[in-house]
Amino acid sequence: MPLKLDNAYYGNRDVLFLARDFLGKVLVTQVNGELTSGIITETEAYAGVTDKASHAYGNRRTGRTEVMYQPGGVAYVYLCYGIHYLFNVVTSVQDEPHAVLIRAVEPLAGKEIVERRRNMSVFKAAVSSGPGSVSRALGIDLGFNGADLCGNAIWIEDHGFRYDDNEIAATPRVGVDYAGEDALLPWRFFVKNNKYVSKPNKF
DNA sequence: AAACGGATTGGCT
DNA sequence: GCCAATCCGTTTC
Repeated sequence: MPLKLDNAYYGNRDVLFLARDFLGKVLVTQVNGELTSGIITETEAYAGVTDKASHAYGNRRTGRTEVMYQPGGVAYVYLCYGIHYLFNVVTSVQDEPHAVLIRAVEPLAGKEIVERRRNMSVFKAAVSSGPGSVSRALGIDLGFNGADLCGNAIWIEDHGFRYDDNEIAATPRVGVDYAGEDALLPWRFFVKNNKYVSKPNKF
């Protein structure tokens, strides 16, 4: 039986552990009665106030970043490039603004709904590879910002899928060149040889 | 009230 | 593989 992840799980202060542990977990959304889900295949860790790539770097608090300071177990969704909604899982304890960006999933439930939202076959890797595509495939928009991951609109389940360490690649994060030396940290995790992973997907 | 700029995507070569 | 669109929410004045 799928097990819904709880606040004790999200409260883990080790964001690198969680980013890696999310691989194989199942992200589920229910929008207007339509249930869709995907197996998480790619993530990135953002380590709060000390991470130059994080929106919360230097303890930055604005209207947008405030949700990251909540206790783990809520959604942080923001608009990127004026077009794409990017979904993060807020983790750790209150006032420690760690987050994990979900960058790709493999379609699982509600495939026909995903195909309608994306106007492409679920057999095409691009259907849900890349953070903007994940949100479009699962119907995530700004309205999900701050959503409780233990509620009934969006949550994550453990279906018992496990990946061995040698099946997981750790590489630098994508699109964070502005972060100086922190751009080099190998905090992006993805399932090797899974086609539902954004480019670059070599290791 | 106005400027800013980006955790990307997809179309084109 | 490269590169340009897109453009609105966020931040600051």
